Amino acid sequence: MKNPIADLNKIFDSRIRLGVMSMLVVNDEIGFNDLKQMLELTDGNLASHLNTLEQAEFIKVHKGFIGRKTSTTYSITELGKQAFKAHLDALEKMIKKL
Amino acid sequence: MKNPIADLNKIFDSRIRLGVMSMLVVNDEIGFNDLKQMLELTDGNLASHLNTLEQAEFIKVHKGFIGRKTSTTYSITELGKQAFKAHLDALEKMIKKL
DNA sequence: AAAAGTGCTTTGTTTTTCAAAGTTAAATAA
DNA sequence: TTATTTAACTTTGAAAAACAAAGCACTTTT
Repeated sequence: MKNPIADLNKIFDSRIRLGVMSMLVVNDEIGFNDLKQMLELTDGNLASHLNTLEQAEFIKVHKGFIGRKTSTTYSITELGKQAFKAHLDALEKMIKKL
Repeated sequence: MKNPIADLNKIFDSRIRLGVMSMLVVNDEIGFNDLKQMLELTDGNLASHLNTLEQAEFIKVHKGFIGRKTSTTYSITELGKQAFKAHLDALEKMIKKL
C-alpha cells in the first residue's frame, strides 16, 4: 500500500484556493470582486491567495477596463488545469473505495 | 449563487486528517503504527491530528493488547462517517460541474 | 470637493502545523 | 537485574499559514 495523501497538491490544501480554482475551471474569467463576494473574503485575504496561485502559475491576471473603470480578472492556465485535475484524481483515489 | 466552500468542514482541510478518515472509512480498525507508516508521519504529529479527530468525536480509540503488548487502534464513529460524507458531498458539488 | 469603489500591499496577530525531545509503561535482550 | 527497545503519547518551541484591518493609489460618482 502507498501513502494516500502523497499525491495531493499542497497548494490545494487551502479551501480558498480550492474554491478559486473550482470557479475558474468553469468560468473563463472571473473578476476580483466576484471572487471576493462568492467566497466571502476580505480584499487582503483573497489577494494573497490569488498571489499564491499566480506564483505557481496556476492562474493568470488580466488588468483591463470596463468602460473607464479598472477591472482585474483572473483565469486558469493550462498548468493550473492539469494540477487541479491531478489533485482531484488523487482525492478520488483516496475516497473512491466508498 | 452561493459560497461554494462554506460547506467544507474545517477539520478536513488538513490532508492528514483527510487521509486518516479515508482510511478509517474502509477499514474497521487501524493501529497507530499502521497509520503512522502509511501517512509517513512522526508520532507527535499523528497523535495530535488523531486528537483533533477524537475531540470532534469523529473517531474512537481502542486501547488493547496484541498478546501482552499494548496496541492502540482507531475506528470511525457514526458522526465521523456523516461528517466525512457531508464534506465529500460539498467537495463534489464544487467540482462536479467539470 | 467629498465620498466611494477597485485592487492591492503592508502590518501584526492568531491559528495551525510539525518536528524533536521527553515520558510512561511494558517487553525483551544482555 | 540492568539495559534497551517499542508503543503511544505529551510537551515544547519554532516555523508557516491564514487572516483582518489599515493604508494606499487611482478613478469615478455625487
